[in-house]
Amino acid sequence: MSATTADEPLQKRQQAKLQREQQLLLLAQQILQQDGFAGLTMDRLTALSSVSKGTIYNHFCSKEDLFTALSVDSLQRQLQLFQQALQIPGHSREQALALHLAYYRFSTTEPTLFLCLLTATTPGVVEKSSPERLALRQQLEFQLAALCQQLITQAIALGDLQLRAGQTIDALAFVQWAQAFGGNALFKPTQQLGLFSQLQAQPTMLLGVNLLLDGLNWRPLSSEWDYQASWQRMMAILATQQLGAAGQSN
Amino acid sequence: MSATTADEPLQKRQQAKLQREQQLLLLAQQILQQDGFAGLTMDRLTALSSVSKGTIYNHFCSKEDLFTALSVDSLQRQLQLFQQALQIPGHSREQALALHLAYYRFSTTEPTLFLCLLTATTPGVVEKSSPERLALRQQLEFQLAALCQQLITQAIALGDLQLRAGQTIDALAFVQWAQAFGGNALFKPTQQLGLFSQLQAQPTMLLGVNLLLDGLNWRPLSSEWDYQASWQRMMAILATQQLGAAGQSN
DNA sequence: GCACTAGAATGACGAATCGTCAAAAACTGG
DNA sequence: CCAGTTTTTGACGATTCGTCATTCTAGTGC
Repeated sequence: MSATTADEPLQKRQQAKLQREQQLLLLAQQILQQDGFAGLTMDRLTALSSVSKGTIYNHFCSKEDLFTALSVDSLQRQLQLFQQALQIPGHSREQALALHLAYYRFSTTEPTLFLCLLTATTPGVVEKSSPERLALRQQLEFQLAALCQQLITQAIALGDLQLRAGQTIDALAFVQWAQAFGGNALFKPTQQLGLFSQLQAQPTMLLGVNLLLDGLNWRPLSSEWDYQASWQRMMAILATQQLGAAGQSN
Repeated sequence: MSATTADEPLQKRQQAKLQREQQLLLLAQQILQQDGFAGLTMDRLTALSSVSKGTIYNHFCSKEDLFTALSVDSLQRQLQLFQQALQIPGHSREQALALHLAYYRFSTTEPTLFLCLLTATTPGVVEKSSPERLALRQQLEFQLAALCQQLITQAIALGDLQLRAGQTIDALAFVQWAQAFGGNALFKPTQQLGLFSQLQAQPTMLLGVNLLLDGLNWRPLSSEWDYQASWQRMMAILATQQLGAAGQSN
């Protein structure tokens, strides 16, 4: 087998396969949006797609695996938004805020994907997903975590932040991740259910971040800087930019 | 119909029905623990219970409704633990910490119930649950939120905490709820997946709370008080008390 | 005790959905 | 065009969900 010519068609195959997988995932998202999560069945997905059921099961080992694949897409989108947010100039704490803003934006502009992420965290889904895809998700989560940790490291190097006893970069990244995830995951349902019906999403998210970062003594403190202005400025910048470099032509 | 005798049998019926519902929920938990979430089917639940499928569907309108019922149980347990934690003496910020501790304890001592709560947040489950049970859950969440808000109100009255611009009691309760939920929901999976494998759960949770409450300037600050000692003291107290007043004789 | 009735329980059954696999089709290099 | 390989197909079997006509039970009047 000549190395150059033999695997070229293979790569084409692989590429075509990946592309079709993306189309299937897109279609699944559309079904979820239109008919809700209860409306997504493999038969329906088959009917609306251009391929047969067997082929779909050639991509996803189970319906749950499909959800995990959607969650991978979700994390990729999140990564895009994170990187985009880090392009915005500002001091280190503003950049941390930018990440939270990106997370919030993600959960609002792509509610379906965010809910897929939530669903894919569920044990019933994890148990029936393929190990390969779960590993893929883990890898993306690593990348996201790395971005956060990098940001924190820079802040320390710049002198905007100092680690106190019991604080590690890992722990700080985790705590902020938890805050962002929890806030965004709880907001819609609780507000919808009337639990905290008075709350406005954006100010509340901003408050959470400010409390956390003030607690860390991450300079400049919220008393020394108008982070609401920062939030609005960054939001405006992101809203202008046409969402993401890897945008489908659609 | 004489009022006294006519509804006595009715009440007995109702009570027996509620009791059986609890037994079914307990059995469902056992199945979840033993065989995982994928191992819980209505047929299996029927087989292991003493009643027939029709009767089970007389309690729960769908499998998803069963999960929502489990999440209601979950919140009831959480409420118990919260009330128990509030019995522990301490200043206002220690009591706030006690609530976080109770949440953490809940997620570790009852992992299955906690995962049911997570699962029941999922749109696929919400969509197929009965409105009545969803309303019941909302009611319990109200009670939990009320506890938090009450605690914050007291802290303000005592002068340990002052609201700054943009802060409301609702918002503070929500932010802490988000922190607790996010932290506990993410810890197991992320650690298991090796994302933050170095982190120890309890110190990390404590760190998160301290950052948040320091950011709020809730006195005494973590620099003025040894909250690790508080955490351990309260943990010891709770561990001694035999978990909850409403304990089944089992 | 016995007939009667309202309401609950039963479990066999139909329906919906999942996932598989032998056969067909498409593609490969020669 | 052919033999070999890979991919696709969709009918089919298997599993699980949810229902409903029937049976049973507990209370009531006689």
